Amino acid sequence: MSKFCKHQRLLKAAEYTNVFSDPPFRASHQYCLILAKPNNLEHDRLGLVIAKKHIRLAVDRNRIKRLIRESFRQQSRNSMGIDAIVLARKGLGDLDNSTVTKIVNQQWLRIEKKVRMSQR
RNA sequence: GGAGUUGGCUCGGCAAUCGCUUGGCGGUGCACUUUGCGCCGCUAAGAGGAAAGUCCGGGCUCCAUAGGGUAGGGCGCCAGAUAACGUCUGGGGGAUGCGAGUCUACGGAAAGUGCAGCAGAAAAGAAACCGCCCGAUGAGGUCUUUCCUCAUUGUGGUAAGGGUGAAAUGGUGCGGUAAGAGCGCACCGCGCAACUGGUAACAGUUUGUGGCAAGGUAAACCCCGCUCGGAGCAAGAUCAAAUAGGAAUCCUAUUGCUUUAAGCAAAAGGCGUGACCCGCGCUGGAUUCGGGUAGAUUGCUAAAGAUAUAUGGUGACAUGUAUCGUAGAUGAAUGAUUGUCCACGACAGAACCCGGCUUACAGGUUGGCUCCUUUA
Repeated sequence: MSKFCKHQRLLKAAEYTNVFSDPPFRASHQYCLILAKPNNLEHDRLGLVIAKKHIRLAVDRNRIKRLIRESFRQQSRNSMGIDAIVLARKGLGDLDNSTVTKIVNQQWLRIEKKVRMSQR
């Protein structure tokens, strides 16, 4: 099983704006949006944008973050070398754990497919 | 047993696998001067009663001078607790409940100003709509004066009765009167003073006194008393790329002008653009100081601390002794999956730290007290 260390996260505002400006890969869903960009590193990196506007309670925000991180950790065995940002949309906080995990896993697969296509 | 009331405690448990943050110990890689930055393993710890709202109070920090006054804000029965409070404890008054209890923004309306819809005659130094009484005039009844009835009228009297209202200038009774009225008296109520009890708020089967003057509203202005400097950990401190404009020292070059120093002017040179030239743009050089942005470190958890116990106090609490050492993230840790048990898990996530208040909330557990019923 993979770990999830500090260098596997986006830590600085500059890194976030880098991904936000012209991301080549995106996967959109009713409840979330994933943006991704190659980072020229061996490993992937994850950033989260969970707006208070979309998920009101701090408890729900924490829960969603943990679920997304867990999902990222489990799928990062096959590394692609990208920086990914997951944005939560309205209503994600109302879903239960298994549904959220399912949705996020699906989106990872779509991103992975797009990245593999472009690398060919 | 039922109904109620009021405190305390608790916030799914267990197991397996995989992870996260911080501390400790050990090993190891890189740079290597202390040491710093990583990696691996073991081990310990890791959200709440409200972490929430940000409504009060305090510590801490900086700005600052805050002493006095004004303005403005806050508080407001009394006494105490406390670092402090708008909190808490005990007591008093009022409201409410059979009761245990619960609620209470509870200073001043005989300093001034203001306000009061609708209804009502009248809403504040009173007022006469109906009614009652009196006088005058007219009509009728009656044999006539008297008396009775009705109508009109009065710079008339009257606050007993009716009706309005949340509220109408004490209540009941007797006397009194043309009718009435604290007009007089008795009792009740009220004000003031004394006395007694209490630290006080306040209380009284106490005494004296006043015929009663003083309607409501101060979460209306206001008055009185007490009290308050401002901003906040994105506070602040340290290190520090970049950049703007600075300071000091040292070094240096061609020509012209002026007496050296040095200054001024021009050219050359240098830098950028570019393969190079022309051209164009900028322009003494170096070092140090200073500056402080991004970023990093710190502030950052040992604290008005927790538990136990003794003593003092009705109590909030205080003092002593013993033991413990209890989250510290920063794009932000405390989780996921599976199994299993049951009551099937509510409200909800630390962000400098404490004391409170308020709001949200499924349950479980336990103590005190009250009322009803049954049995003895």
